[in-house]
Amino acid sequence: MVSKKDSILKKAATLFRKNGFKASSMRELALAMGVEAPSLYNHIGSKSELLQSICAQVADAFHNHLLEIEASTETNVEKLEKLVRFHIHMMLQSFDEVCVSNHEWRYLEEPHLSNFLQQRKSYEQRMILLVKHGIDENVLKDIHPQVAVLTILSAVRGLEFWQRYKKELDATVLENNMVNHLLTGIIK
Amino acid sequence: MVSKKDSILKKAATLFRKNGFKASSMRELALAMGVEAPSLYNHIGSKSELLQSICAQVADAFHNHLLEIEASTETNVEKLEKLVRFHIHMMLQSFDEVCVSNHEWRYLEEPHLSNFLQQRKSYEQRMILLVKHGIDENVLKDIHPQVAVLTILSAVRGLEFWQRYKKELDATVLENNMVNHLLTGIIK
DNA sequence: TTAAAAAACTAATAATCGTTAGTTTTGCCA
DNA sequence: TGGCAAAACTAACGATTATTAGTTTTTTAA
Repeated sequence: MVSKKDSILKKAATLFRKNGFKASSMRELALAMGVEAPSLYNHIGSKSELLQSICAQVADAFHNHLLEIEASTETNVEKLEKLVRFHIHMMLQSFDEVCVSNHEWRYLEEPHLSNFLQQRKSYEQRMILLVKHGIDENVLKDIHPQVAVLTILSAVRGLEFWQRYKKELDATVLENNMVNHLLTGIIK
Repeated sequence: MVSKKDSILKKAATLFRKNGFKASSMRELALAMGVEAPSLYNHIGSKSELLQSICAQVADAFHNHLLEIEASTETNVEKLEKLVRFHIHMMLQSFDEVCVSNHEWRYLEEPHLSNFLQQRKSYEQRMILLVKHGIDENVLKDIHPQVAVLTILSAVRGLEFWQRYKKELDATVLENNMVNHLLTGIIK
């Protein structure tokens, strides 16, 4: 059974994605819940607590998946590929939450802002390590690991625009094409 | 000589990038200008007019460059490469403005919002055409053009994060690595 | 059925927002 | 130097914000 708090969180994620955190009012959120604004406070602490919950939930999901990947015995290229595919899956099943986390994190209050940034930095650093190992094993080109990770993460982040093409663009086609592009390029 | 309006626009771009459009107040902008808030209105029409000017300026720059590219006699791959490099240069010389245009466009008022979205769509469509021609000429792999353009545009969009590494990461290195990554991949 | 707890409501708070009105100061040109 | 326009100022407007207080309704459990 889904708690009232959880359904508020879901509606908040949708609202924050559509209008942005600052431009979303508690009255709008209440309207979406079919309730008056002050009633929300029987279930939640504050507006910024909503944002914090959403961002933390997304960050935890990515963090846990990275732990799984690191513990596996796959090759580093396979690990990178799994990572990209996971980003795509997350965007599919938690679209609103991932978008909010990507765009609205700057409105987090301390200490959650610092926590979030540190988690993100750690995630990047560990992805860079994967790329470095791939280079050492001579399976990746002699590229700049930092730039490669920046490129990959930015590309998958852009999946948010994919909903614009949702009807014309199959998810599996998108996934496979993007993975191939980011790993093997597009030039023949 | 730079007009007062232009210097307000520049400060506004910096403020909007740092705090977001909705979270930026005219009083903050006035403070940055060393003036009281109502004084701004001797030079500008409204807050949303500032956003509109910034977004239009960026959109025009990209549009004009695309026209140049299309008129040139280079190969389609060269054109794609030039496009990527131009995005990087724009991010270098108009960092605040490009970031604001990328993030805050949704707060544009009609009819500017519709104009902006249509311009962006047109830009994407014409980039897709470049990719299609590359495929027809058998110089690009048999990829999904829409996904390739989405991947490329998203990746260059992510250059905004690059300022975090500005000290440790040379611009030319970044540019060449990203271009190679997006065109030829990273796997050996 | 009744008491207690949960969750809704109305009313109102203080703060902040973009912007306007009206006035004073500043800077330039004849 | 006098006059005019540009641009600054103060004060204030109405609207909207997140949130609190206090009260009433609804649900739960014994």
